[in-house]
Amino acid sequence: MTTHRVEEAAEAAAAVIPGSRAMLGVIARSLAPLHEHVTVPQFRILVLLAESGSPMRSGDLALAVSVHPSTFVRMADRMVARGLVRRAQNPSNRRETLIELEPAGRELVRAVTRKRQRDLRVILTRMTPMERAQLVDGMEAFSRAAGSLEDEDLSAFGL
Amino acid sequence: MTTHRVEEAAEAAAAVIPGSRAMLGVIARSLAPLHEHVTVPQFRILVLLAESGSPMRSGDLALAVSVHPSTFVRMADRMVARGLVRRAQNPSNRRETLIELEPAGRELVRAVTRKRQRDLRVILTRMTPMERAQLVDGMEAFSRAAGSLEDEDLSAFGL
DNA sequence: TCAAACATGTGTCACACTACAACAGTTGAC
DNA sequence: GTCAACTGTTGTAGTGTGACACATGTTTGA
Repeated sequence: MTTHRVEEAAEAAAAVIPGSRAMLGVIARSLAPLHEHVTVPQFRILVLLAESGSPMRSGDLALAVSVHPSTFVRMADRMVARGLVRRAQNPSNRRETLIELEPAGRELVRAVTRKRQRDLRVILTRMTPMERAQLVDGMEAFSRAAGSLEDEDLSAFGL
Repeated sequence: MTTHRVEEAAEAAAAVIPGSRAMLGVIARSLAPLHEHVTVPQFRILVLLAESGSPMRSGDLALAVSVHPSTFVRMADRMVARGLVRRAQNPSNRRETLIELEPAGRELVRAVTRKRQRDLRVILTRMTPMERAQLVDGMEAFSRAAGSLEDEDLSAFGL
């Protein structure tokens, strides 16, 4: 019966909450040491640049983080001042300004990813092989069922 | 061998990433419609008040969200102006100011929780009973292995 | 060639978060 | 009853996000 299935899903949703809370904790803690260096919106930009792998246009970045181009200019100013990114004129189109990761910015993103993976690994090591297998299979199925979500918001977390 | 176990855990950590990303997506989306009404720090306060169930002292709330008492006063001002919380003098100690949830504030927290549970349920319904059972068991084990994390950061998300 | 469209930057304004110092009222202890 | 400790509030100041209107320089197409 579908009604039974729905009920079962509701129970499962409740059962999954503590675990998802723990996972969120891992993410939140990986982000914590970061607040000394950058704000969350600034980190979003660093993650976008790291994902892209190459310099991005100022306007495209503004669009990606959903802010007014003029807002982005000031954000970029601050990030340039902090040595996180660099501005460069596009040689083939001189009205465009390209934003490029500086080593410090790239390192910041990597540090967050590293810490998160490490923390996750520590927790997983404390589980039995069978529990781990269950979690992996369950999470894979969850990921499939969730399908492709909009990445806008979560890319902020560098996951 | 422990080396083998560590390797296995590292693989599992990688395998779990997409699923945790999907879960984070559920959380991020449940928070999205909220930005019209409150800021994230303000929402943290609403969550704390909802969890407590009763009015809280101004200073305690300031401590809980790790801000200077004077900072908290201004935040409370804004939240009172928006009808989210209410100030009340403690009759038994007139130097204390109690902060209390207004219906609008309570409803905001409930709306977020509701949306998150609903979205989670939708995804879980798309999984087979076996997959669901695996996920539930795996997440419970993960939660146990993670132990009690500091709740400070994640309480922001109202989970 | 020259005007329209484009891309970024500036001037200006508003608002939220944050802290520190100083102040005022309240309580509790001596 | 007085004074020190406690609690919240106000004055002041700085930073970051965000937007709108406008200016400047660049490209492109008619």
